[in-house]
Amino acid sequence: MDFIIEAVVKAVKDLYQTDVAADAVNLQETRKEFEGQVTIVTFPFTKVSRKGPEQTGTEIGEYLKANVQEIASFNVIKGFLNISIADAYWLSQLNNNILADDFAVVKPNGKKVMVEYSSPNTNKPLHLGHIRNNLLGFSLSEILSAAGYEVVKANLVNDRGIHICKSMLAWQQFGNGETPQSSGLKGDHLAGKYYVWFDKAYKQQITELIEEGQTEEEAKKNAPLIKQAQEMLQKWEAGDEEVISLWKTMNGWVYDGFAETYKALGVSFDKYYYESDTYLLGKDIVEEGLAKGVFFKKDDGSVWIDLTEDGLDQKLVLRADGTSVYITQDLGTAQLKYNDYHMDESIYVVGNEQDYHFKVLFLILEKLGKSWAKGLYHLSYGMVDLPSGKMKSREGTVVDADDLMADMYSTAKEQTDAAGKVEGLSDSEKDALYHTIGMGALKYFLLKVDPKKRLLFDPNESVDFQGHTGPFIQYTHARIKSVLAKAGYKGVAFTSTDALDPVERDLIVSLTKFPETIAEAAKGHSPAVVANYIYEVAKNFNKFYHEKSVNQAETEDLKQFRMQLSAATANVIKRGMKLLGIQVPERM
RNA sequence: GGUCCCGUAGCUCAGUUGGAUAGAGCAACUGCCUUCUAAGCAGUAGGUCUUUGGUUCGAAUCCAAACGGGAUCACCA
Repeated sequence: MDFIIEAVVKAVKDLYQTDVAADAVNLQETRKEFEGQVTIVTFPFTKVSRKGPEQTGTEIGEYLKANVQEIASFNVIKGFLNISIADAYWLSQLNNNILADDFAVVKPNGKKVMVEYSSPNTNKPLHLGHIRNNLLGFSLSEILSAAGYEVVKANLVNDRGIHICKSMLAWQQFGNGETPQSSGLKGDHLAGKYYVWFDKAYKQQITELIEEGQTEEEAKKNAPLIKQAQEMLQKWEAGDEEVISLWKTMNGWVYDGFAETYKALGVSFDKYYYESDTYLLGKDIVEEGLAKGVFFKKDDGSVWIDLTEDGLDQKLVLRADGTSVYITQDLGTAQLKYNDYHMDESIYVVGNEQDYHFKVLFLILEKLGKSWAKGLYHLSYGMVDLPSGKMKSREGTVVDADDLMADMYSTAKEQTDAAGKVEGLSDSEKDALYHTIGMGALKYFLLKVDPKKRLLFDPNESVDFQGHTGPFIQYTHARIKSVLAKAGYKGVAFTSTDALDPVERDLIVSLTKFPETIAEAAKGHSPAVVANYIYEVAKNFNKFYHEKSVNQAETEDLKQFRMQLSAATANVIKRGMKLLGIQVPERM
């Protein structure tokens, strides 16, 4: 639409002898109730025209109509100049742009970006919150890739620490040698079972100690189980063979479990980092910071940074005993990642409960003078809440990822079978279809809302399959494929028609917005932008479909045109959904 | 208490750098399947955009305050 902006600038210059900046021209979509596709707000020009908004609009409109070929007509309502662009323009958009092989294909921009997401703890299975994280990270990676970036998907696995030892200890004491094979339990669920077990037994010990007269604080420190877990952690750090062996075994189970969940989710990674490898990193950065005077040492030997001038607090970066804290590792890992890939941008997909941590982390790296610090970005997403409040693993109020996906599958199966549309499909085809639809519903449900906002999930209300949903869009795609099959669509050919019907024009207009939507989603780090756009496309198609027949088109030319338009729509839907990590079926 | 985020229809959400009578979906109510897939289409009803003040031609959008909700302020990760 740049040509309209340029024309308006020229119009103002010729009519009122005044130069206006291109970005002062306010273009927006014309509202449905008025005629036209593009609207210019004329209030800003009344100052230079010294006339009322209506007269100014009329003058600019007449100028545009006389001087710009693509502008067919206009109307002015109050301060709004509504412009109708000639059908020929939209048709050429379809033929030369939308149907082209390279439509919305962006050339590599030469920039590399790392997206770190998922980053699970290996002591318990994934839950709904992790699903949101995984889907966001994967989708954002797809979007950035489509926007021209070279993307590295990274997973920083939290595979060590006291919480891992808790599961290990509980298994050692109560497990009786249980394995995924012996129990039929998925590995991550097995580990999670013992994690919960530990917590229960630990709480029991605390209660007993309190009854014996200890304060709660004392009891928490003195409970035998927590002491044993701490001992185990020390042994782990010392490389104790028995502990390391158990650790490897249990983590192995968990990884097998995660692999299954990741596969079902359809996410993948290019690079795994393990905290067992990185937890000691960062100490050299602490040295660097001390040398540069960015950090300072307290009398007890602990190292700190003072961020009070930046409105934050003093922050510990190294304990007095020389051991790392969370942020020490993250400083080191950030450097490691940069050394490995030299990326221009690095995105952390992490919940908004860690906003403060990342603010501090990025600020420290900036103060250390890291040239790459300005490319760091925290994609801070909102928590997934249940009607009862926040999910808590230890209290069992979580929606388990595997359970939820299984539920989605069976709901999809019910709905699909009830609709009676799977006749003739083999069992494996049906299975794939149920999975596609179930996951489509779940993924779309989670991705359509702005990542920054918290999200409410009610386990008692099933995820919708109607309306503004994944299955609605998938259905639209399948419908198009069905129409094209019946119409005998053969592929791309140049199409023409005399005049566009509004429903056809609206559909073309929405398709032209695909490239800018990808750019906007990439810039805003928001899959929701894509999700809402694809919904608009699907809605426009269904409206078109309802009003105009492809097969029964009045002329052969018109039929060709409508087939092309339908095929182009299916293509945009398919590619747009792919950016969300959602597959679309050929029939459903 | 300090800092940060959020508040749009009964519910779940859109709403670009300020622009027209604030839009969808679900739920409710009406129509439309002998015509390309009704997981669809069309329609009715539902709003003091939390409140108050400010900025201006014009505010859901920007600023300030209040109220309400959430997060965080660990030598946990």
